[in-house]
Amino acid sequence: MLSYTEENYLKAIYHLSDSGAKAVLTSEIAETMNTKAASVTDMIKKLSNKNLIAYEKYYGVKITKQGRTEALMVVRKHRLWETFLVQKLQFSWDEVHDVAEQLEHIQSTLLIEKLDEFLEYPTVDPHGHPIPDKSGKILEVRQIPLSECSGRKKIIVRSVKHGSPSFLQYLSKIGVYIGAGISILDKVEFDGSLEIMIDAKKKVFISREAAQNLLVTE
Amino acid sequence: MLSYTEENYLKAIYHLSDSGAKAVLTSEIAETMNTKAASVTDMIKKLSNKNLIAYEKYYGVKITKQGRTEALMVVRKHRLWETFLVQKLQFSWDEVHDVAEQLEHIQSTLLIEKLDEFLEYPTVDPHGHPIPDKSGKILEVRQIPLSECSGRKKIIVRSVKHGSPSFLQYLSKIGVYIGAGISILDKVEFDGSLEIMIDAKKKVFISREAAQNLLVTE
DNA sequence: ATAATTTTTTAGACTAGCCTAAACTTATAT
DNA sequence: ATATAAGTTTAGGCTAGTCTAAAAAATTAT
Repeated sequence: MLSYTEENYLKAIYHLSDSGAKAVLTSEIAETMNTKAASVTDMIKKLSNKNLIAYEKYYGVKITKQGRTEALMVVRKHRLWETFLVQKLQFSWDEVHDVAEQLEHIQSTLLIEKLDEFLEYPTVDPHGHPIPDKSGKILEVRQIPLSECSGRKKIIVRSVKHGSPSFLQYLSKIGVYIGAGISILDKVEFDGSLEIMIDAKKKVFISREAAQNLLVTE
Repeated sequence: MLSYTEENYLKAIYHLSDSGAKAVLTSEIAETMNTKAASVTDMIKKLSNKNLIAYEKYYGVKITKQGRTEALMVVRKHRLWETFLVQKLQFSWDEVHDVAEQLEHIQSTLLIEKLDEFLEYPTVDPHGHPIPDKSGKILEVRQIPLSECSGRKKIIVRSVKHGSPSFLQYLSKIGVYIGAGISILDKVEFDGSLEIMIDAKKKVFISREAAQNLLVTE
């Protein structure tokens, strides 16, 4: 069984590696974990000894199949709890992250299965991120940043790339939510900002930065 | 802020001291925490420095007002989570303890207030134990062990003194639950066992030990 | 191609929480 | 009243996870 800290490192490595695809550097891990490189090296050795990551000195780490499965279970718990907090306890989507960071470490298979059932087996969390099922399977939906949409087609907001509280609060303020229908009215070449229509009734301008952080389907 | 371990020690001291009334010995704490006396002494010093307990060498500890308040918040969280697990996630009352032991340490005032509201401000947990409100107030109801009931009056089951899984499972099997109506049909002088009628429809025999562990109102 | 810079690892130290063994204090029994 | 037993504290050591500083490796720049 993994410790609280081991779970956090493994989850960070999983996210940094694009769900396990690529290798991750010590410095990247140190950055996202708010620790020093020396601490990361220590933990890397531990996780490597447990066969959760493959470690080659000075070249970074790659997550193993077993490590990916473990990481996915933590992600599953995190996202189920976020869903619970929003849907049942009326948290807003910008308030849930820190609490879910704690709840994701509760050890009880029964609890997670019952929570999943209680929430009626949700497939995405409040930020539009997919929730792995109990076998670790993820329902992948191809999404692109709003900034890369061209035409005048009907666009649906699917998720946020990075869900910082301030970005989420901003989205709420301008009326953007997961599932919202959007059309692009105008694109400013100069700075990449967009004028969009939300739900066929509200016009707003958003920056390129915001548009890059909003993932949509056309 | 208290650590996970500090919270656990403080809660144990609170329970062992009859809600703060009496002094608690090092050895008692070591026993319930499954640690050694030397470890307890270390922790006692920490909690004492934080003014959560009053410590006199070789004489044991007494919980302070501040310590009692902190302990009550942990108890509150534990019992709210147990209530959630039973009422919302369909856990049975013998399955909730270990999970609640973990959940009680989640740090978020907002979470607990929202959970309390979601559960509609319950006053007792699934084992009949009172849930402190957010200011730490407890609704005390005078209860006596079933073993001390005399007459033929109408008795209501209010709580279990010690809720071990096996005792709880036994109660479920014979049809006893919190709120059940009971009458005493016969008392065996020899061993203190009782023949009781549950909900005016089911006759069972229970041992003195079981009757001592069931708290009721007449 | 070598020097300078950056990144990573190692070495050694710190804290929280735990332990065992020994010393000390209090309680018990004669 | 004193010897023995029981309980508590101190001393010193362990592990997980963190750190800083120094050494080593890899990368970048000239």
